[in-house]
Amino acid sequence: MDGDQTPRPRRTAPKEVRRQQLIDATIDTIAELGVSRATMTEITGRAGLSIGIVNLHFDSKDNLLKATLTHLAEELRLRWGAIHADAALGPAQKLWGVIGAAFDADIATRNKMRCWFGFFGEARYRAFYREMVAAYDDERAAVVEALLRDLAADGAPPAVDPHALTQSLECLSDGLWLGMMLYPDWVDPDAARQRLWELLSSHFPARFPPGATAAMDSVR
Amino acid sequence: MDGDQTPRPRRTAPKEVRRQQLIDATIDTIAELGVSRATMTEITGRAGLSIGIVNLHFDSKDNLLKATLTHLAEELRLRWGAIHADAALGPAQKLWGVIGAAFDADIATRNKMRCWFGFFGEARYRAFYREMVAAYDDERAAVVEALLRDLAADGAPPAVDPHALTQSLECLSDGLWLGMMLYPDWVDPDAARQRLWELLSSHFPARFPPGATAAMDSVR
Amino acid sequence: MDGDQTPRPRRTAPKEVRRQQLIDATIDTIAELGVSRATMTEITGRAGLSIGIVNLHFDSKDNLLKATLTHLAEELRLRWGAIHADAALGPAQKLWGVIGAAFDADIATRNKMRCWFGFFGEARYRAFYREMVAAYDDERAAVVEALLRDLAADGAPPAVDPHALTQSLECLSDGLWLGMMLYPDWVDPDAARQRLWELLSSHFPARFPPGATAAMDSVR
Amino acid sequence: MDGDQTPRPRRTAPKEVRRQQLIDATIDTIAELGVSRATMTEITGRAGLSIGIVNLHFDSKDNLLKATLTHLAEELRLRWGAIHADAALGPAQKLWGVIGAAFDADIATRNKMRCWFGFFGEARYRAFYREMVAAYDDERAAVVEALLRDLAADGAPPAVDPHALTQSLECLSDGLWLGMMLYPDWVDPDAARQRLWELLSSHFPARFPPGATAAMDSVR
DNA sequence: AATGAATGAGACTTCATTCAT
DNA sequence: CATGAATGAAGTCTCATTCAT
Repeated sequence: MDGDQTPRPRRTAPKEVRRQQLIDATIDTIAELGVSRATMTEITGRAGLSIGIVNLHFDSKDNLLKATLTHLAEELRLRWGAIHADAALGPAQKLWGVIGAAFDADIATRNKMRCWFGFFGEARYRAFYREMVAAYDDERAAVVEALLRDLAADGAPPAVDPHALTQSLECLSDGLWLGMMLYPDWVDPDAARQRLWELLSSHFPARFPPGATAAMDSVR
Repeated sequence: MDGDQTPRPRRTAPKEVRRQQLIDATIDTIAELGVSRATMTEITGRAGLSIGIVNLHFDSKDNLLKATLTHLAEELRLRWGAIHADAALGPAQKLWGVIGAAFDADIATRNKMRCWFGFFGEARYRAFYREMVAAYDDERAAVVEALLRDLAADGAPPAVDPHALTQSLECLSDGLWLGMMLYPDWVDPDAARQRLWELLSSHFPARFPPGATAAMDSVR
Repeated sequence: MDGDQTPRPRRTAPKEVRRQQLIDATIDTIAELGVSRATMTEITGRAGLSIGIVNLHFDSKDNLLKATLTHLAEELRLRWGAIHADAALGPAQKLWGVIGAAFDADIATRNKMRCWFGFFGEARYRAFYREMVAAYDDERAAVVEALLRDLAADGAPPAVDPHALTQSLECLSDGLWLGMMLYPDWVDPDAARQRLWELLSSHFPARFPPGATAAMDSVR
Repeated sequence: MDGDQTPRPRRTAPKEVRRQQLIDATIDTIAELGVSRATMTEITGRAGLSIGIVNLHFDSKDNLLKATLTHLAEELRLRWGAIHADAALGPAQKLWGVIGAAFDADIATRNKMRCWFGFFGEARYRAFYREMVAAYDDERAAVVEALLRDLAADGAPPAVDPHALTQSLECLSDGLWLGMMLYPDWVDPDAARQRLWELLSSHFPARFPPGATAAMDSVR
């Protein structure tokens, strides 16, 4: 990512290390230059590796980019998956955790968000995303909707149906990402979490008490 | 775009007609191929014009793309601007109109949305967007927030402060666009409007009565 | 040549006027930009005419350039031709006049010299020059050599043979042009004439007395 | 340059070798086609290399052309510089050597001279020449003038002042180059050297005895 | 006679990929 | 494993020429 003062480690490294090096460099490059200017020279340069290395580990540039998108998607999937699988948490905590995962400091990195939108802007990667990765989105929507039903069953029925609320939560979440990316001074991760809390709060005030920001950390 | 066997008529046309022809072709091309694959050959071919025409009317490809983004932004700006300026409308009607403008059939075209996100995905056009066009977003946010304050003054104070609700509305709106683009079968314009209505409804039930979809057309 | 504040004379003009307008603009353009950057747009723009005009008067760019070179050559040819034909002058005066013609203020213009060398630098115009115009050079060389023989016959035989001296005079003349073009601060027309005078002086001191610059104007 | 049916060997070569290959091809191309028709395809084709190679070694065509002009200038500079630095030579020998260097068989190549004038004909390369290389010309003029003063001090004072004679020598030299280029049948290297000898001879007959061509090789 | 919008071949340049080392 | 010189297809841009007006 920087001008690497230290001599590059020319020696062999485990396959996975090299792959991750290249994926990280790809994220930064797409973030800063966009897909259309993310050249192999730039990416491998940032990784401190030679241009020929891509052929070795990914066969082609297209594969590297797809691996990068897959990596981002899986990283997020694992994060909320772990929370959802945590038996120690109640449905409200799970819901808040699953929704909030996208705003964790190491997930909603400035460059990672830019990279996500870089891919979303290109038809061919949208197609790839739908084919390979969109299942994760379906899963999360299903999980969120199920958790909303759990909450509803456990108290007063909400004004909106869970399906609709799921859609609102997912889309608000995505829109907050876009806001964070385009106008970081207007939308920051804290504000984003508060907007999501407010949405939940308006339907489940008992579980997501309105007002106190502090309450966000102690979902009941 | 068509397989015209006959040589082009080479008829001169007003400068504005040619510019719009090219902008339209650019929208479609970026939508279908992404910025990185939107070549001059492809764009001018879709416009049914020669490749040299771009230099004549826009000087460079970059200018054409910037003009395209500007065109999209201005089109939207004019749409909600007209609603906001309509003296016959009350604050709730204005609010609903301003927010809903982004989902009009000729604004939230499949290709136009894809084109928007194509630009958002490229760092250099994000920068251009911020420099040249972002003022429109600030204006709209200010307008929405002011209308929310009008509504609040006119009835029971809302649970959330107008600034926060503005952010939620804007971001939900953007997120719904992304949803419509990525998963058109999951989010369609009607669903999008309903999600926005629900959000307003939860804070101003008197003005945006919950439940009836039909009510959306008769905001009080 | 300038930005023409006055509205261009759109009305018809005699064919020769238009041709000369274009040739003059061509000279300036080649002088300032070189043959490789002398575009039709630039040339016709400097002439205050439309780009389509060239086709009308010269058929093609190549013809215009050739006409320009021919014009320059004929202008010079006429100048020394008139001097040579002047029955009132003696051989020394003719010699000095023929040689000096190339340094007249309106012949050795900065831009005309630059244009000459612009053509000499391009193989295809060198070829054209040899075909069409070089006869003028042969003529002048023959004239100079004949005049040198006249002078020699009329006094002490010179140390060098006329053929060699002709070559020296012609080449020194050309070299002085190059010097004037490349280093105008080092070689100016006065210096150029003095160098030529000195060369003649060293072989015909009686006719071209050494020393006095003033003497140059009163060749005997 | 040849019709090689077999694919190129694609063997790597030292950077300097490739640069020289390209410079040589550039000289020939400019010589034969002129600057305006010296295309990358033509140049790299003559070098037997791919078109992409220029970007690798020179970044741009303009850089390649400037490197070519610089190469020509340095080659000449080194040639006369070596002679001038030769302690074994007397002033007359040095003078003759320095002036004659420009007519050495491998310096005054037909193509190299054509290339020189190709550059002189283009305004932007004249400018570059003045900026980067003209110092060489100043140096040589200074060296020649100093040598002329040495000769004058060592014998009878010459009729012309050294400064003027330097200008005559330099310009005659340049003009002879132009003559050799334009009319190779009229001016050849031998004739050129003889014209220069005659000029020196007319001022320093003792050092440059008139008449004998053979004497040119045994300057005293 | 004159204009200038439009064309498209061809120029320079970029960059993914290859492959000898 | 890893490098990076070399390739050449494909991109953007320039500009001489055409032709309806």
